[in-house]
Amino acid sequence: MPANNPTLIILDGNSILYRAFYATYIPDMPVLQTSFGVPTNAIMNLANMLIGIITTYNPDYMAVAYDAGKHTFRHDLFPDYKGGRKPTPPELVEQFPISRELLDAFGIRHYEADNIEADDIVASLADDAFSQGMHVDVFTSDKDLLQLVSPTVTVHLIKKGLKDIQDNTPDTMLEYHGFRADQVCDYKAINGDASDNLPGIKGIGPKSAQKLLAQYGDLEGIYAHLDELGKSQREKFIENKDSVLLQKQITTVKRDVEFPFALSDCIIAINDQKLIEFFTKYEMRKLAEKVQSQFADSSSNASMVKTTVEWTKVERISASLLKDNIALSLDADCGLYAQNEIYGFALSDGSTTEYIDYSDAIQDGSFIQWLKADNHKLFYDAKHVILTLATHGLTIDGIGEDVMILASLADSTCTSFVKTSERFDLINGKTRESIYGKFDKPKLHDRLAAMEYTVNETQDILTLYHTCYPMVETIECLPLYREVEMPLLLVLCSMEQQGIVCKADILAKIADDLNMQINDLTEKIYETVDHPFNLNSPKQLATVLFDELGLPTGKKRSTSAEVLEGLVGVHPIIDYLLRYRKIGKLYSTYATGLDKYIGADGRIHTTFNQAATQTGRLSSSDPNLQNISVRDEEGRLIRKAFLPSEGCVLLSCDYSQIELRVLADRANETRLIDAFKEGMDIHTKTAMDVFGLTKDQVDSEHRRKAKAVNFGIVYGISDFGLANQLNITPMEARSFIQTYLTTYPGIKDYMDQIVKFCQENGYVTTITNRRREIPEIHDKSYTMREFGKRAAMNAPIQGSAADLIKIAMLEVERAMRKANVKSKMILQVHDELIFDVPKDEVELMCKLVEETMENALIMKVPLKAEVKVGNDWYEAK
DNA sequence: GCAATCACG
DNA sequence: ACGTACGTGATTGCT
Repeated sequence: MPANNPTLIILDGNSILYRAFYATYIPDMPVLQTSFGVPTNAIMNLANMLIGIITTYNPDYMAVAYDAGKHTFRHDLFPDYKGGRKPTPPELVEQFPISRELLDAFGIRHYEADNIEADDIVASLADDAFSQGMHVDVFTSDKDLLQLVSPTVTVHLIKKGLKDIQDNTPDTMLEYHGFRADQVCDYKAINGDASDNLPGIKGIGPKSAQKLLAQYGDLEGIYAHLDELGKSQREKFIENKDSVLLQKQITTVKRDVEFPFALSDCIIAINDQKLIEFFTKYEMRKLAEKVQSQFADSSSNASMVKTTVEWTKVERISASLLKDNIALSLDADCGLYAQNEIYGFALSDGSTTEYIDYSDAIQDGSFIQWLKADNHKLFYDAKHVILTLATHGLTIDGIGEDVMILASLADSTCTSFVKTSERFDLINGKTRESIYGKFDKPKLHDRLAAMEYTVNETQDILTLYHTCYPMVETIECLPLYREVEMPLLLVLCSMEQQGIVCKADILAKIADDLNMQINDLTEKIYETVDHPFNLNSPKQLATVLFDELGLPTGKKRSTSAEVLEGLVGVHPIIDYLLRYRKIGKLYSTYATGLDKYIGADGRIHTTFNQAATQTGRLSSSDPNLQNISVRDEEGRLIRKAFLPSEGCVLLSCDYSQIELRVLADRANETRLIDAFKEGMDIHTKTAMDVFGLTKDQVDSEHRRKAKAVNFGIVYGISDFGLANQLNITPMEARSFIQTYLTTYPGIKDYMDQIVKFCQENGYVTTITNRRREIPEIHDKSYTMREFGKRAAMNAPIQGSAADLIKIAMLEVERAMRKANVKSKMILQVHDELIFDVPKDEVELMCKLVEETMENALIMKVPLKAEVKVGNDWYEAK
């Protein structure tokens, strides 16, 4: 794009508003509307899109074209033009005039004229702009407008969801569409267009059309060389000549529309005031605030909408705030354990909000006492507060509520602060990290921004408390919250605090060894292809493999291990690459990656996130200690760096087949329950039942297949997925699944019933009544709905297993306290707990942990837990 | 910031 | 006609 030329952006108003509407439209569900019932979902999406376009492209001029009137010259030429279209939903019709109002508020010119289509307006504007030396960016979802693509006109095609935008320039047309911009009309004439009710030529498909156009240029070229075509094609072209030429004429845009304004009148002049008024009128508070931050201009002063929190900076916290139900926020870094500075505290009861510097706070005796007291305080992420204070020698009690957890129970899609903020319209919209930085990417500390963030957070805590607590109560999750999640929070605190010993020198040794292998492999690969390239770039690798070496590629040019494994033996480079990937991963993520997290105490203190998953599982980060290599021997060596404390051993205890046991219980499937009761190997049992074999006839291959089927069932099976996993045809996979479901009718009933429940209610639940929202189940797209079904089948299983181990953690912790042991629980890996155990407690702990885990919950199947002990994590697994 | 890849359950 | 196994987090390259 020539940098100095002015830019004009043209929007195809009708087509974009349709997309904006359907982006958040679910059949049979009400769309977003104001409290007076005015539908606004399309307006909201359009506004966000406009803001995105303006900030991204920073155009000089902008205009929007609308269709007006029903009858155009195209109907004269072709009476059935656009026939058969579904009527526009009334909720969308209502939003058309509002969209013009929005444009007026933005100060963006829009135009429509009787009996002229938006396409023709766009084309004529683009031509005018060209003659004035402007660059043009067209936004539309109508492929017809691709005919405008030229060196100075880029056409941005908006796909579904508004986020997926394809930028079309002369260079990309062939790649994306298989024809040039000047061939758009010819192509459409041959191929037809269902939405415009244009038939095309029956029997000539996209591929033939592309081929013919590539060879002969355009329709006229094809008709000049009819004798070179095959008999049947030739006949079709002769028979349809009039119709095809007519369709080309219809598709070709007119470029001679005249406008009652000059292009210079389309200059962008955003009026903040008007925009804020508009967003306020239609109850879009978030957008009103966004205007302030993004387009803030000094002249207009619109403080009317911005939700500013009234607060005071104090040297002593007022006595009136040192009571129950106070939101407490920490102004502190959010980096690694024991490395966070505390700058201050904010407290609020909803009407009074105070901020106190850390240095003043520790002098404020009554405040410190209030911190320690067993009162009822409100937090967002209490664990972070507790641990940060603890590393500064401050104790805190009265952990009344954690609204982060409340929000995640109220709506399982709240798996991050940003998502929670969007869901509940909070004041803070950014993460703590965006203010304080991460430990390896520190930010200059912005004292004011941090104070404001902290103060805002107290308000957000109160908001979440008042909205989410009643929600959690309504959906009957209070017992889960009170009896599981809140006590677990304290257990996780102790686990993080304890940490696990990790030896830097062992990691360094492994890193050295891996590094040598990486250098070796890199050299060999460069030799093989005769030139160096960036091995870590999948894009460059794809060029080498599929273009230079000419290796066969599937549909996508993926270089994933899955694809590479299919090419083993085809070329020697494949083995090197697979090995390079494996070693590279171990080197960067584990051998060198973990070293950064070893603290001054020689330990790694991970963070367990209690509200990061949709199913109720924990997650682990900074670093993630739930995905340390174990599946192959080489990777497993990393675990030799993880050691017990002095005089201790590591004890690991994992549930056997926990998800399949949960499935058997939930589905009440007798044959599976019996198999577990008899202590059978469940995959062997499945192989016997599905393949009709006796125990002795089952070989390792049968068992492998049965195991894959069992996994598939837990994941919400599809024939395609299983086929992919087992390298068999979907037909064979389908027959496996059918046999399985016939063999275990309880499973089939359960799966049918859970999907039906989800379709009727939009969510599913676990054994503790934990809820997972699955909005995808009502999505317009088939793929999304199918995903929703699989999630509906999986979530109760994965989620109940997660509930179970959480309960087990509480029980084990209680039992340990009762036995008065020095042992510590230090890690959880979904179905496994890991302990640091003094040598003289090993015997006791083996029994205690195993028994407590097996008895954590009474189910229709027995639970089995297996203990292992070792002098490092490698041995204890 | 997002996609691709790969580590775990 | 289409495209699919579930749930996470870290690293790297690229725009």
